[in-house]
Amino acid sequence: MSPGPEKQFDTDAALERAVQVFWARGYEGTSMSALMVAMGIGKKSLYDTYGNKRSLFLKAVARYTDLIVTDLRNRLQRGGSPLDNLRRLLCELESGYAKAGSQGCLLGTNAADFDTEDGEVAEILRKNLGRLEEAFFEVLSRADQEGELRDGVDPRDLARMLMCLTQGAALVGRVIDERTIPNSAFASAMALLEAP
Amino acid sequence: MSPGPEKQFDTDAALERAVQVFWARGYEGTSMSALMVAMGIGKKSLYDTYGNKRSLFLKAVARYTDLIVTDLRNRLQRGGSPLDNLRRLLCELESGYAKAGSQGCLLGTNAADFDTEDGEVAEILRKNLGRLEEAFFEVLSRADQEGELRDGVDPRDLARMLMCLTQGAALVGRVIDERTIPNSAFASAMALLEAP
DNA sequence: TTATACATAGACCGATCGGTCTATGTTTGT
DNA sequence: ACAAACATAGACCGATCGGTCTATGTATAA
Repeated sequence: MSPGPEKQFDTDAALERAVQVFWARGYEGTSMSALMVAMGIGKKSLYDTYGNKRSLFLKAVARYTDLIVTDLRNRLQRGGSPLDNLRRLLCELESGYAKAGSQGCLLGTNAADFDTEDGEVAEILRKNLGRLEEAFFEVLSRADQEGELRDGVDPRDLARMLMCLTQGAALVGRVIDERTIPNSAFASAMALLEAP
Repeated sequence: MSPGPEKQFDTDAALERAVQVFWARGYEGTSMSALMVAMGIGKKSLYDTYGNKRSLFLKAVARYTDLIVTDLRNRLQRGGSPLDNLRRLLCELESGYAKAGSQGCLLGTNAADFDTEDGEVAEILRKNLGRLEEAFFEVLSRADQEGELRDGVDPRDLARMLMCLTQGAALVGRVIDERTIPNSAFASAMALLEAP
């Protein structure tokens, strides 16, 4: 913990801008030049502060996931029953993905971008997708305890299904806009898992 | 229809090899050099026969979708009830996506790869994802007619959900292998839509 | 003052990108 | 024999890639 002089730019804010670029364009589609411009810092500062492109990307993934998992948890703990919260969340996600220019999820977009042989990145994306699944699992467990789920369905399995479904909808939303969106996929899923 | 001399290599077989490369590595991750090697033809022949990279990619997408939609339809029309066929298909898809090195679906992978501003490619991917949805819709309609579906669920909505769900599982499967696969996501979906 | 750690701009590197073009066969039909 | 349409290999193009490095300036701490 050497005190030393502090960085002369806001490293968190710059990283957040990097997140936006990777989110919009994916790893391969993002150049270091574009990152420099978006982050508002010079090439030397970029490499000195965040390492190389891959290392910067991994930092961006961590930051992105922290933000969306926190956001997800908050939205799943608003007023109303667990299933009410879930229904509302899915509805909001759906309309977000339906917007023209929707970019999907950084995790999914880059899971597609990286070579499947790249074990290190796969491991990190896997871990972070797991955090999304966990947020779904929590709310489904609460719903189960309150008897809101259909008999015989498993919260863990449902959480996995919802994680996959949201990733798929985020992906499909990249090429489908509000005129053609499968805007009842989530509602359909909700109707299925509710207790009669 | 000028008769003229025929190509001295199998243009279909070469295109099929291009499909494999785009499937494995995505658009940005695929170089023309890699395509030349995989297709076994020279650079000049490649450009003369298929145009530029983008045009070759679009041809590859069309070919890929033709193949998998045909395959999907066949697998949904085997012996047994419509829902039996669907259940079997989802089970097979699931174990395929769970295999280490599973590459997902070319459509989804490249939906993530392309900029959302690229309307032409988005339109083509959208159309071809629609063909997948249509295959699901057909079997779900048949199931509905035979009373196999839960009351009140709509085959169209379910088809959209399954299309999104399979895309998501294909994507997630790229970074999750058989040790950690959400291998009950599909079973869970099936259990939900069956009539009690 | 001096040393240190930061910042900046930008030259420079080798490699690779998508794409064009020249040169040189080779097969085919007339 | 000859022309047309194909094939090949590979030189070449400008642009961009990720990444290094030099030169210069600046704010802070001792």
